[in-house]
Amino acid sequence: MKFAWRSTGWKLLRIRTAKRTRTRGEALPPLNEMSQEAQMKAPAIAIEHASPHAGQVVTIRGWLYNLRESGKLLFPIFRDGTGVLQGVVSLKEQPQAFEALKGLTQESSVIVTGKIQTEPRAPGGCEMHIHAVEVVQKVPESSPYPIQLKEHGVDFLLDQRHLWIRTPRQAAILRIRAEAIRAARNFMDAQGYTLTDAPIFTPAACEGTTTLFEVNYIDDQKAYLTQSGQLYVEATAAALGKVYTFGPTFRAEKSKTRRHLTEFWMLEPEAAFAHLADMMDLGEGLVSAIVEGVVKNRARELQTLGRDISKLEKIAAPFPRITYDDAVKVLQGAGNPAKWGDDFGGDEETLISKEFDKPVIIHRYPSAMKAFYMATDPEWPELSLSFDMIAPEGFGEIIGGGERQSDYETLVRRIRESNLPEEAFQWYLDLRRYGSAPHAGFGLGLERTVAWICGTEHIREVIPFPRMLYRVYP
RNA sequence: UGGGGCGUGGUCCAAUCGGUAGGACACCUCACUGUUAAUGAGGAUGGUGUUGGUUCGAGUCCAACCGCCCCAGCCA
Repeated sequence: MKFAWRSTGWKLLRIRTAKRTRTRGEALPPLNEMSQEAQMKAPAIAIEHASPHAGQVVTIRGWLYNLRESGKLLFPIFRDGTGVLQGVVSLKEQPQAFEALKGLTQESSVIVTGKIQTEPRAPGGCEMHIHAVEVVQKVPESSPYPIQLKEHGVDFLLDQRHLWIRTPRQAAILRIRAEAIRAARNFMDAQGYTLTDAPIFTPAACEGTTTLFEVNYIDDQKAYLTQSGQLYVEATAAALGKVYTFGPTFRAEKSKTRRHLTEFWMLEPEAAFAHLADMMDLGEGLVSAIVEGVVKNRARELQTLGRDISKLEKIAAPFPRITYDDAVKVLQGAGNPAKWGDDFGGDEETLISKEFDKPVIIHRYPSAMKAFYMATDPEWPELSLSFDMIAPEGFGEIIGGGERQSDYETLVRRIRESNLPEEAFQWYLDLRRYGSAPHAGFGLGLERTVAWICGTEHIREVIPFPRMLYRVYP
């Protein structure tokens, strides 16, 4: 199979080469049959695994990241998505490979074969002595690759997001995101939670109605993009016990801060017969597992980002916990004008999280500032059995959750008070009609968590294609 | 939505008091056998967000609009 794919590749290549030569009127580059044979024998490897192959002839398939010239020596740098590798080729020793690479444009796709050698002068400690080069597609000089190895503005880079993700920094972030997801799911599965997917089309809001994306469903019926899988995961929790959902959620919030996207991913656990304390335990275990997984398996990427890993290594349960009531006192003691009953903004969160080098859990917020489905604290009825987790270093709230209202009458009253369409919530009220039980859960914002772990200033870098207020391209 | 800031070649930036719109990168050519976003020399392309106003003269001053960035509210 592999061989067949490669020979098709060769055919394509010859056709392209011939075509280009005709139109551009250049001399046909001599085909190096020996090199092709050598290439087909050399194992294709990923750049991240290059150094153990020192002394061996291997093939790399990727793109030309940069090309430095020094007389009759060329120093191309290749990237293949797993890393970058410097090559070296001299005119004297490998004239055909030299000619193929000389003047080659940035991001042209190539298949190169050569010997890996340790080399202290090369970035990364090893380099490839190139024997053969096949240019799969040359980026035309008339329209060069738009992203340079220089500084660019944010707006330009976001317009070029489909290309921007090729840069080593962005690729490292996306790989860390993937590791965070894997670590999170492994942890949840190991805790006995079952993944149950929530729908994306929903009949009604579960957060505020002002941030709903309305869509035209079939036959002019109205539907909305989900703001949270929470309500559905409450239903599956009553069916399966311990469950979680992981998927995209949508909020048409008119907020243009570095912590907001209109489309973001949430992991939302829910457990029947669980209480607030269980979820605080689960939340700190989950976040610890995510950080641990990234530090363990993506240390190289964190290094690419220049992230201070020692800060991440300190992240392990238990996390500091503070009640809302005490948090207000802490703020007031620090001279902040916060009053009991105020919600905390970014400044307040930063102030509290600065006291610790781990995420902080703030619990038992006043009910008035939480969603209609939150349970009230029997010991202090003005409070809800809710909690938020604030990331360190000012990255904001990464978890929000708590115990749910399990009483039918109270829930109906709160739906009415929130001006929500009662008829759309009948299925949800059924959960309180048929075997209602205490249950609790939370939502973890993936992008905020990854932004904190990566240390990126803006959340838009940690999702492949960010959707923000006024940006849906590319 | 409110407050603040910014719009100049493909990109990143200069332009003094309102007085000839410039250079760096990118692209091309040449030189260079160890480059590290290579360097040096040369070449071609290409620009003041839009509309109106003030003025002998506007990138610069004024107004409106458009776009972007940051902060706040809200949230994950």
